[in-house]
Order: sequence, then structure tokens, then C-alpha cells
Amino acid sequence: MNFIDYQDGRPIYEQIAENFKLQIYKGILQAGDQMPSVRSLAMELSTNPNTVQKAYTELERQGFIYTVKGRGNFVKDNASMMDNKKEEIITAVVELFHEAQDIGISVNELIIEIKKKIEPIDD
Amino acid sequence: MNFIDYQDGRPIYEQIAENFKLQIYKGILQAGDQMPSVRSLAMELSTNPNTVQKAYTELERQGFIYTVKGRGNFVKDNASMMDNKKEEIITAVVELFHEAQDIGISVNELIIEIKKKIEPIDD
Amino acid sequence: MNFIDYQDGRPIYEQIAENFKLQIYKGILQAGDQMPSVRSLAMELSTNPNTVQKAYTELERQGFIYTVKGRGNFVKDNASMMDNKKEEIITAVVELFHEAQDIGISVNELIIEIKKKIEPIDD
Amino acid sequence: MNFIDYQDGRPIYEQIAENFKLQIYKGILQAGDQMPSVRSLAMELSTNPNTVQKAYTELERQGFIYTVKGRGNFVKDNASMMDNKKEEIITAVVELFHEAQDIGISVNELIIEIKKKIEPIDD
DNA sequence: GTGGTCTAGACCACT
DNA sequence: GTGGTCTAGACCACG
Repeated sequence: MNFIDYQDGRPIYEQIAENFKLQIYKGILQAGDQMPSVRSLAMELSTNPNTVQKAYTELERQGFIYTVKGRGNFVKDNASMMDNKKEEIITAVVELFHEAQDIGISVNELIIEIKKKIEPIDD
Repeated sequence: MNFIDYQDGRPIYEQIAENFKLQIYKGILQAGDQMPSVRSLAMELSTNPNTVQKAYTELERQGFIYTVKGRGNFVKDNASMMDNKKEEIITAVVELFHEAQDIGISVNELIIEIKKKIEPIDD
Repeated sequence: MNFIDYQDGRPIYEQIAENFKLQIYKGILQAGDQMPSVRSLAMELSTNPNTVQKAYTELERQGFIYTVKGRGNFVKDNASMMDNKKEEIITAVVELFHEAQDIGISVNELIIEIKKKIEPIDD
Repeated sequence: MNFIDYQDGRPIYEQIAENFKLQIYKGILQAGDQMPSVRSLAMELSTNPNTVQKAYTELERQGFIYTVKGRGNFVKDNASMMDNKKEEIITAVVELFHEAQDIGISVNELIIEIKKKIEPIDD
């Protein structure tokens, strides 16, 4: 399974990191699980090990994984990760709404149209 | 007034373009208004004329302004620009909600919290 | 009547020249007719006399008008002008067809589709 | 092979872009093919890397190529590109015919003369 | 080595 | 004075 989209403008390392974040959020990868090794993932994705390494470094910096020298990379146990993501989404939406208000678009009007598009797939 | 943020990761020309888009959306700049000249704006922002030029080229490409050689750049008369922006915001919010659903966050729950933050400043 | 389109990318002097060429082709301006004076036309178009002058110079260079010092500019008597224009159009179309052939588009196919669009307004 | 024509009024970056578009249309460059690097092409054409860069940016904007940072530029897979070009040519020819009608030239007459010039090289 | 951005400075077309 | 293009050279992000 190669999820890299070269047509996507974003750098490859970012796509790799993003992919793992999603897997962690969705619970596919859980606390303590071992990440694929840098070399094996690089092979699997037909990309440069440096690129995978950069993705892992980024994930570690953002608190998603931790490294044990000589053993590998592991998913962190972070109970608040979900809340962080939730907060992140809320902040983003609120900012978009503010932006709309700034240029004179009614927020209520927006919500109505958004609901129309969301409901069919709501949980 | 210098709105360039060198800390911002985005290129300077993009920040300049963005800034003018906002001014147009907000109505500060209206159809037919003349934009500052490439050179004068470059001076004011202490940046290079080419950088301003690139921002203007981008704005023209996106249909916000038009150019008359030897005269200057002017704001375009584009009635549908507001609708475009609205559609853009709706799409962005819907995508964020989908993202939330993907990782198991209830959209209804999100909306409640968003409303709490929006209401105080709602129109 | 101001036919200048500032949104048009082309320089103003070119638009002015173009406009007069069309009037001559259509017979609205005929051989010997006097052109509007540089100053009066500049006033009428709210543009710079230099710009009008440049348009007239261009028209003279291309053989459409001639200048009598102190009297004004006049439309030339050029019987072959029509043929020139016709030849010009033919050359342009032939070149477009060659371009199509170069990239493997059937010319016959093109002609069929063009006729569909032309016929409703054919003479 | 240097296809730049300094006599041509059009800017160099436009000539470069045009040239690649033709190569893509003709199938010389196919989906996924790598473009020459900005620097190498600049050397080959004895021009400035920025000029090549501008051409590539333009090509990307128009949907002909995509960029992977640190890897290079690649030809996009766009099946509908041919149809676009065809439509473009048809529109241009139709406009020329309208122009002819405007000044009283018979379109049928034109077609006859065009066919005379086209047939010898028709497919 | 690859593309992306920016600066500095020049020349040209247009008004 | 206005924008459009080009050159030269630099620095950064990415792989």
C-alpha cells in the first residue's frame, strides 16, 4: 500500500507523517505499537530513507511517537491526543467563521448550507 | 502599515496577495480602485519590486485585479467573487467535519462547542 | 462612444488603431474621409493625446491613413485593403489547421464542428 | 536544439512553455515523463534559470505538469487536454470567420480558398 | 541535485 | 512614472 501522491503539492515527508497521524487517530495504530523501521518503510514506499526519517522526526516533535535507540520508533501513549485534535478542528472552524463575518457573510446562512452537505453522512 | 510577517512560513508575495484579497472582500478596495504602484508598494513594504510584481501577477491570474500597461493595476468588477469565497469557506468547513468523523469525533458535539465560541460575536 | 476596454490586456493605442481598421473595413470610414483630430479624439476617449498619436502613426505605417500637415489625417484609397484582410484571415485559418494536424487532430472533423457553429449565422 | 527566437515579440518564458505544450500535444512528452531540470534547460538554452522557472510555473498553472520538490517536474496525466486544444482551435477559427462576416467577406468564399491550401497536406 | 523564493539592478513598452 | 521581462546571484526546503 503506497499512499504517496506525487501530484499532491505537499512534500513527501509531510504526507507520510499525516498518514500516520490519521492511523493513530483512527486507532489503527495504538499506544506502544511499533512503527515500521525507517529502512523497510522507505523500501515499501520506494522513497528515500532520509525522507522517512524526516517524517518520523516530525512525528516525534509533535508528540505522536518516541524513539528508542537501537530498537525503533513507537506510538506514544497520549490520552489527550484526541482532545487536541478536536480542539484543533474547532479552532479551525471558528477561524473560518470569523473570516466569513469579516467580509460580511452571515454565519447562520453558512451553517444552514453546511448542514445540507453534512447531514447525508452524519453519524 | 507593514503587514508582512517574516516568521510566517508563507512566501512574501503570497502574504501580499492575501492581504489585498481580504481588503477587496471587505470592501476597503472596490471595483475600479487603483492599486498602489509596484514600486511604491515595494518601498512601503521595504521589499523588492519583483516580489510585489509577483503578488500582483497572482492576483490578476485569480481574477481580482487587471492591469493597464503604463497606467497601473486596478480592482476588477467581479460580482461573483463573494459567492466564490463563501463556497470556499463552506467546502473547508465540510472537509474539517469529515476529518472529524473519520477519527470518530461526533459532529454534533463539535457544532455545540463551536457555537459556544461563535455566539458572543455573532451578527 | 468610448470603445476602449481597460480590462483588455492589449495596449490602448492598439485598441484605437484596431477600431479604426474595423471601421474602414466595414465601410463606415471611406477613402478620403477625415479622421478625428488627435486632440478631439483624446478628449472623447479621456486618454492621452500621445496615445492617440501613436495609434495614428501605426495606422499610417500600415497604410490605412495618410497625414497632411496642418490639415489632419485622412483615410487612404486602398482598393486592395479588403483583399489583404481576406488573405490575412485565410492565412490565419490555414495555420490553425496545420497546428491541428501537427498534433493529430483530423481537419475534416474540425470543419464539421466549425460549420455547426457558423451556419446559424451564415450569410 | 535551441528553439528560442529572440526576434519573436513574445517573452522567452512563453516560448518555452509553448514549446513544451506542443511536445505534450504531439505525444513526444507523455504522462509521467520527467521534464528537463530548471538548471539544465537554462544551460541548454543559454538563458536564465529564473526564466525557465517561470515557464514551468506557467505550465503547472495551466495543468500540463506537476512539481515534486527536490525531484523535478513531470508531465501530468490529462486525458482531456486534447479536447481542450481542439475546442481552442475551433473557437479561434469561428472567431476569424465572424470577423470576416463583419466586414462583408463571404464565409463560403473563404472556405473554398482555404480548402485549396489545405488539401495538398490533408490527412 | 532539485525546485521555490527573494534581492538587486537593468532594459523595454506604454501612457 | 507605470508595468513586464530578463539576468545574475543568493539562500532555503526537499530528497
